[in-house]
Amino acid sequence: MSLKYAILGFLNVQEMNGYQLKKHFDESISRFWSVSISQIYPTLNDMLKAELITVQENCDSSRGSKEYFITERGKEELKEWITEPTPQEPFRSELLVKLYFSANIDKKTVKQHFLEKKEEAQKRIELYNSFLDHIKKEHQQEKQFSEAAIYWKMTVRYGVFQSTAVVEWCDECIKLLIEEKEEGTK
Amino acid sequence: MSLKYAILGFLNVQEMNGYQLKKHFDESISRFWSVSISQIYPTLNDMLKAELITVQENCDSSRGSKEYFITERGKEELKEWITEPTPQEPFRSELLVKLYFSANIDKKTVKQHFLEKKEEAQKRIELYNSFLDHIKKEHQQEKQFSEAAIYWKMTVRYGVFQSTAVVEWCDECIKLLIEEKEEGTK
DNA sequence: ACCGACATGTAAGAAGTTACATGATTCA
DNA sequence: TGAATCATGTAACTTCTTACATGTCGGT
Repeated sequence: MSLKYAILGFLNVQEMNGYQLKKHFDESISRFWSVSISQIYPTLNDMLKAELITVQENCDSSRGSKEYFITERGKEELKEWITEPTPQEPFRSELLVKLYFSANIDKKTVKQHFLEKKEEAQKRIELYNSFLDHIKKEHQQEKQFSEAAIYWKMTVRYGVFQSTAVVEWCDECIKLLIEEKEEGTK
Repeated sequence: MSLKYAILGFLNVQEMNGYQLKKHFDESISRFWSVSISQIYPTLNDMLKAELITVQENCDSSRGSKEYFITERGKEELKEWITEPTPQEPFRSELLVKLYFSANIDKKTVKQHFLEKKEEAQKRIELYNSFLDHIKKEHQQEKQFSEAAIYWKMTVRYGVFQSTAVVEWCDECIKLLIEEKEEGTK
């Protein structure tokens, strides 16, 4: 359950309420770990019981919001989690399942799917690259972020490598489809 | 719910029982779509209700096994599913979450994680390549498989591209870590 | 006065895993 | 005779999503 640890990761930097946590997720790690807001509140209460965090009613705000703080125990668990190696994660792809069973499908349709996936991947690469520019500009002077920024950059670079691989794979598959078609007409 | 369609995909080639379906999953698409055996039986019963498949008690076997057959309706739904474009699939990575929060972690530990991930990916590439050899040898003469084999190959090639990207990404990250360390000692 | 953002939750359902339960057949 | 494989299921639990429910605050 990464959600618990991701929350600890955010609270380790700055105390905040559930709603703010959701916004932090959306603005940073949602590319590889998304949450729905309704998932956050029960998890925070579980974490309170486990004494990984503490809570203070926010007196400033009359909206009844709460501030969650990480405890020493929370900090320990977070560090332990990050330090231990990540086991091989299960990979699922509906696209590959479809492809595996595509023998009787019109090749034009299959080719179209590859073209769409390729375009999606190219757009993602552009997005990631503009995001990398943003990180560079935003944080090259600010020392408070410089330690973290290198890791943020790595997560974005993962996306670039990954999407570049998808583009190359699509190109190869399209080529294979055309060759196959020509074999058939010989 | 891809499971339903994957089952249709297998039954479209050959009727079989639930246990055999599980084996087919394990021997082919489990790299990108795994199932647990206990998940198969309820799904088959749901599919029976939806009239996507029919069942015959297998009289040959005294073990009370069943044979499931795809119906015309099942064939239609399968084809429709494969033909429609796959929406962008949610991507989750615990590894990237850890990395995002690694600012206070010993750099040697982080580097070690990259080395391990790189090695895993390299082993996967070898495995995929030997699997590609196997497909080539096994099916280059057999006409019954030649139509499908190109798509099987594509799914394996996806793994090669993906894992190659991971290797390159790990190399870059290790390099970044070393540069960062040198910055610190200047 | 109303809308969008802020803020916290519950409930139901989907999809998947692990554990439990049962029993037949095959082979060493 | 005992273990591995074949064969089918149920139950509990985890994780996550969507829908529902409630109410505040700030700006137009």
